[in-house]
Amino acid sequence: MTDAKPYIAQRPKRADGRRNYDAILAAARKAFEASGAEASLEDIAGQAGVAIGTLYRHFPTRASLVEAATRDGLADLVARAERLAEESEPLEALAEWMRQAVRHFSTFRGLVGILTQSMYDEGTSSHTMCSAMHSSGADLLLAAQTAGRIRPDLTADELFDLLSGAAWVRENSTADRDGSPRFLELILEGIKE
Amino acid sequence: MTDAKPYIAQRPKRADGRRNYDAILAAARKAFEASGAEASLEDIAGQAGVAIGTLYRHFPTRASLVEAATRDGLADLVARAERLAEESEPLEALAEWMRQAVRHFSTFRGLVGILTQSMYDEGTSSHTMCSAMHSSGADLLLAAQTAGRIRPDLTADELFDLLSGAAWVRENSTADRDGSPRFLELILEGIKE
DNA sequence: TACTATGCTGAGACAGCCTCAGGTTAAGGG
DNA sequence: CCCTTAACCTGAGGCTGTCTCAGCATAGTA
Repeated sequence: MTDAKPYIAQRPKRADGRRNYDAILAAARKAFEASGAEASLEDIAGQAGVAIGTLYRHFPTRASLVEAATRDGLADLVARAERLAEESEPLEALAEWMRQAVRHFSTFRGLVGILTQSMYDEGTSSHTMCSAMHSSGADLLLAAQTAGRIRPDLTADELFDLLSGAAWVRENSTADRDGSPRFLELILEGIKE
Repeated sequence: MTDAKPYIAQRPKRADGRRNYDAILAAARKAFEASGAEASLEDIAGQAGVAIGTLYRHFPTRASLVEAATRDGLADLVARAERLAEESEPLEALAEWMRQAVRHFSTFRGLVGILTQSMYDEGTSSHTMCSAMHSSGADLLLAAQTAGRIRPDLTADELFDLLSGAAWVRENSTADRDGSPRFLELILEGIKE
């Protein structure tokens, strides 16, 4: 019984493999930033100086590429949650983390959708990472609730609904609302106790 | 100077034209419901018993088809706003209208995105209808604010950000949250005075 | 040097978008 | 009833993009 890990994009073993893997990832980041998660995979391969088949070898699905390209950001988010939990007062920790999360979720157009998918879909490449982030958020939420600063009936799933909604709006706002998104502040009002 | 109306899908004049126009619209509604706004246009044409060129004759862009297929719903929303304004207390009128709006915006996957687009983009087929709806919402909002029930610093644009965020979450929720979406109720808490 | 697992290539099958040259027909006037 | 014509319809074909796979190349190892 081979442990059937679905399509985890893992760093390849041979030197040329690693080189290409990294080049593809770099090209992908640039392309996603410019054109959103729907950027042409053939373009990305070309930009990385690699044939299309090579791209598919390392990243069998578009989602696996997107996830690999944003994995670091997710990891950051988890680390930041721990730091905030230690350094800040519970409500402010949660609020600040939510701001960071929304910013990351809306790094480029289409990210939230894929993230939301792999949040609920086990067996996607970044489901593990997503779960970790889910826990981080849940911890911060619980702390703030225990401190009596957030309404106790709010669940972690609902929190992530709010975050992804906010991220989607940020992604799709034509206006140049780079600053602190009003959306999130309104939501915070709604969930405070 | 021809009044350059961009691509308004208007009911055609000849009998066969009207027949096909209606058949395409019906097929499109069914397809969108089943597969979201990304449904194959060739399939829709086939389902309507019409060649692909005919579909493009009546609906030069995908957005124009989506918009035509959902125009009635939008009109309903405008009508409902007037009714609610007369029959209900300002806050309840706004809240109920928001629930209806979110429901309509998430009729099928991908609708909010297109609607948001044509809200800000003049010259899209349904921009006029969208503006009307925007006004409806703004009126209800103003009434609720005047009655001192909604925070006075909330703008209509922000209201629509909230609505589209809620709709997106509803679209993309794997869970079967058909009932009153919690999201919206939380938002309402946040914007009440 | 020889072996082999790992990796690379790019042609090609397929699907969906969109256009346009050429053929068809509804509708109105004589 | 026929003519005329604007409105309409058709579907082949060019294009872009996805994804696969048979055959070739090579890094790493003994």
